[in-house]
Amino acid sequence: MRWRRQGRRFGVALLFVVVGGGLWEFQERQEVASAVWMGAPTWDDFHLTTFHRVLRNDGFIVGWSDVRINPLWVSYRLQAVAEDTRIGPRPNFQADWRTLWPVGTDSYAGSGYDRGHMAPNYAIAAVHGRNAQLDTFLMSNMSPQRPNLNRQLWQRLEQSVMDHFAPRFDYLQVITGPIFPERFMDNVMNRVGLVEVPEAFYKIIVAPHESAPLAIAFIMPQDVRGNEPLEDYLVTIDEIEARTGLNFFPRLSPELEAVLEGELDTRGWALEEVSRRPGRFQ
DNA sequence: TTTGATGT
Repeated sequence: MRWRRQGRRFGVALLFVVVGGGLWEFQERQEVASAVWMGAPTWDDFHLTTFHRVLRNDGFIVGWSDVRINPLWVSYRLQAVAEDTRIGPRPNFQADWRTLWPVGTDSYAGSGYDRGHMAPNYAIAAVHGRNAQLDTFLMSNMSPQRPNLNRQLWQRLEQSVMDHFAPRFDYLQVITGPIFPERFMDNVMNRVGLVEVPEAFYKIIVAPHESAPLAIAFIMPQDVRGNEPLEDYLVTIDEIEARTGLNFFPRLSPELEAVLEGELDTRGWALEEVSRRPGRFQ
């Protein structure tokens, strides 16, 4: 009698966990899908190197790889802010316990690589606030970048996104992340601490519009001087998909996808106005 | 009036 009652209690508890857990998982997926225009990046076939899990932060989400020990993609939305917007002081870097691997704030020290933000400090702070800014300093938002890239060419791109592109549209959907050599084994030992070193970085910027969304995308390699024109690094989204194995904007119709991801079209962005603008830090 | 970091 006693055992039977306990068994029933256990059954109810198990049912609660299964149904509740399933609901939670469903809601989580819905929420992540709705946080990214046309759906979070995914991959078509199973590969060790494209497998990732999603970390949700204030103001941006991260597709984290426990194999590369890198964010494979970071997604966020931006809109123009008032010119006199001030952000909080630059926070300290922080370890992120969710990564499981111990990526400490000192793990890039002496390596010759910067702790390069994927979701950028300034833009996220200006648009999404102080707590979001603190989250951009999590080590799960970092990837090793050469100083000339991080402090110059990449900085110029990020500044152009926020100051030049965002005011031209209602809002922007940005997805950014690292690119690794084609063969995993060729680069598997190329690490700072546990973190695999990428050969390049991509950034996709979309101005969502009902019928005619616009997109530009870039791939920038580690070994730049820093003062090159941004336009030298323009690519199609298809090229980024080929190099990363990811599928961006999976909910796009095939017709729209063919145009938006396959064609290199910079009309509407006035890229030439910022392409050669000098960096803030020399 | 700094939106990027490192190392001392």
